Amino acid sequence: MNATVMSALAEPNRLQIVELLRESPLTVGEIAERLGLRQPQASKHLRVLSEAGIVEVQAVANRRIYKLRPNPFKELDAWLESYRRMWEERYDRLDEYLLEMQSKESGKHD
Amino acid sequence: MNATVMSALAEPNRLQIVELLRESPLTVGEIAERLGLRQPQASKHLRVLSEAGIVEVQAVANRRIYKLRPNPFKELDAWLESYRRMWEERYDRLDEYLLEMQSKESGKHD
DNA sequence: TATGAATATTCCTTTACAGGAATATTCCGT
DNA sequence: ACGGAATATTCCTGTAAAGGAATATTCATA
Repeated sequence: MNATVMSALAEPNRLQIVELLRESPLTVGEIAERLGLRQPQASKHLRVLSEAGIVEVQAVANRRIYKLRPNPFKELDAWLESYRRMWEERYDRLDEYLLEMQSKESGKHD
Repeated sequence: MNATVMSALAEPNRLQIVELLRESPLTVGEIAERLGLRQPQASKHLRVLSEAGIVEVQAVANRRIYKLRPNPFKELDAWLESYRRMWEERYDRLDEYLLEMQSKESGKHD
């Protein structure tokens, strides 16, 4: 998994922007308005999201329409795949680990 | 989605810790060793992960065994669900949005 | 071409956070 | 009870990043 994507989503306003864009593509002004942000901050956050590949722009005259890109979400999903067995199996390997540790332990003073 | 979880995973070392714990529960010392971290930094990162609910501890004598908790991952998966149609449908609603904007536009000088 | 709307960028300040070093704490074995 | 191992905590410092305010840029239209 990419820490850059996580980092971009770690900021609450940016996370909200993403959740907003889930509904529909939006203009900078609309995003700022709906989230109660000032326009420059909205632009800055969108820049970060854009550089993380989470969002892409389409210029229409004066305005910039931002929309989500599927890739990071696909990747996140793929990443989660390796964790899925964690809750699908009830087996968490802790007992296994403890036994293993114990056996190393028993050979320590020889 | 919880920004705290994202924030915890945004730090590269912490992300690596999580990926390490995916294999098996581990001791602080083992984590530090495998990732080339100093013990205090490992402890601090584990604290953050713990407060985010990503990880839980089990004390065994001197040692603390850390393991992943399924919940945050379940939640992440559930959160992703709302984005899944984004790449499952090829339809991104941008054209829709443009038409909508255009119709608002046409009624602007009256 | 001058004007205003939409957006991006810059500069500044404040704050959060990561790493380093040192120290405190807890536990086992002797 | 003492010494050492494993872990947690504290203090300090540097740095990155977020918000505010101001300004630059770009575009459509009169």
